[in-house]
Amino acid sequence: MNVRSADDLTTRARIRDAAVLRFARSGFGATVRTIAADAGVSPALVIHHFGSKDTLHAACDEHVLAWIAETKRQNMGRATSGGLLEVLAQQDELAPLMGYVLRSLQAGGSVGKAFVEHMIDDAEKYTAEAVEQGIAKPSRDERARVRYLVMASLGSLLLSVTLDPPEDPEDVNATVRRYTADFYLPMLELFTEGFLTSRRMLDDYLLYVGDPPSAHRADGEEAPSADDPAA
Amino acid sequence: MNVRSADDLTTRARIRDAAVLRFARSGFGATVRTIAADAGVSPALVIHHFGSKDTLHAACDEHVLAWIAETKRQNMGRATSGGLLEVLAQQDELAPLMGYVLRSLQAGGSVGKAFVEHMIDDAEKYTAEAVEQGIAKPSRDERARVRYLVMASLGSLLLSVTLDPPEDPEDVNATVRRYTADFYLPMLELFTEGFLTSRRMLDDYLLYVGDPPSAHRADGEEAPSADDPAA
DNA sequence: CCAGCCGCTGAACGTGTGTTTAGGCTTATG
DNA sequence: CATAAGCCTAAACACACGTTCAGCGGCTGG
Repeated sequence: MNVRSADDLTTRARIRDAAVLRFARSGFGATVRTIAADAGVSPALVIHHFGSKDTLHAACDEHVLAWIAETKRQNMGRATSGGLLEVLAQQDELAPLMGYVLRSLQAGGSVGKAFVEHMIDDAEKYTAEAVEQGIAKPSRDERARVRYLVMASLGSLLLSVTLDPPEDPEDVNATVRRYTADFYLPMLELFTEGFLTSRRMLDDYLLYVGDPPSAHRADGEEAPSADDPAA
Repeated sequence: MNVRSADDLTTRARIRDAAVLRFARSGFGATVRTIAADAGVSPALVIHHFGSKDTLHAACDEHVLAWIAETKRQNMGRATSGGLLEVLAQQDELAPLMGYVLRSLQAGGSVGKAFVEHMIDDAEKYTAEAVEQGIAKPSRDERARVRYLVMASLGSLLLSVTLDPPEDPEDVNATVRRYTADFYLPMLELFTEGFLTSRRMLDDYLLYVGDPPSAHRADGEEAPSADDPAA
């Protein structure tokens, strides 16, 4: 009998790791042949171990997801909403996996989705603490704010990577660093000073929609008729 | 002689339009055969008119780019940084083209790049006006702020679309509407009230980097030395 | 020492792709 | 009416892909 699920130090694991790396580097359109070459095996062996390319993809997803959970557990509390990304990409060894996450975000894969949800959950917790400690201002809709902040951070990072990808696709590190260098000041500025001088737009909008603290899922219907919120 | 470049009301134009629509709907991996079927012609004719799929793609890019320029010219001044997207997606006829832009953003194509640059340029102008009129607060680095705001807006929208795409891929309208409904309040809140209660993080950062108004490309100068008013 | 098994491979298959080729149909022109 | 030219198509080609298949080789158990 050989190892099957628990501890794989085997060729199967080597193939999976090569696939993660290759997917991160070249996207999910990467060829089975390429992955096999990376792992130093024949294409047939890849299929023999995983059954199909889709199954391999799923295995990679699962693996990266597990890695995310692990990293989260280790760095509990060290990362803040905005800082998590840097923590993740800081260690060079973890950079490829971060690249994989970005690819999944780009492709709308399950890993990307789960990653966003994780980040939102974490950020919600940290933000609540920050509000409690008087560091952050309270929001009319904490969940919505956190969702927005995470989506904006992740989205702008993703867009940066997509629009001018690093020469060495493996070096997500450099990209995140550049992203931080470019956007940290305006982000901080916006976070401490805001952007608008008057409250008019906000008050008008609140008046218009009726100021509900939350119009999200998880509570029944009667959403404030989302016809044309902009005017 | 037939028309070649100036006025195409011809089959060639029909193919191009079908391609734009299909690319927007299914991404740039869409088949030549599918595009041909959409246009009601044979696959061979597509190649006959455009030479190759890549050339067709380029023609679509060019066409959409021209459309963007046109729309910009028509809606000069009506759109603000945040509102431009809605203006673009508002008209149902333009929605497909907006979908094309999103696809190009997702794939890192030239149209996406150009679109972002256009939006940044516009936003910079509108922001400058807003600052001048006292509506918006001035920034330590206007260009960086505008870049950040545009990247965050576009990125979060792109991420929204990618993570849970609309059932009908053609209906970018609905997506943008949902995006607005979800994020308008937290965005407005952040823009008017900020997020942090104290200036410490910002001041610390400014102290750390030496408070240059701009450490970007395009100026090789050094910033007015690091004695900043904050402390 | 032998038998059997298991990891593994080279070569092939089937499919879907972009593209090419040869020719048909319609239309304008002498 | 005959001829030539353009728009267009069916069929095929070349290639890359995921996947299958038959079999090799070294290891282990008896």
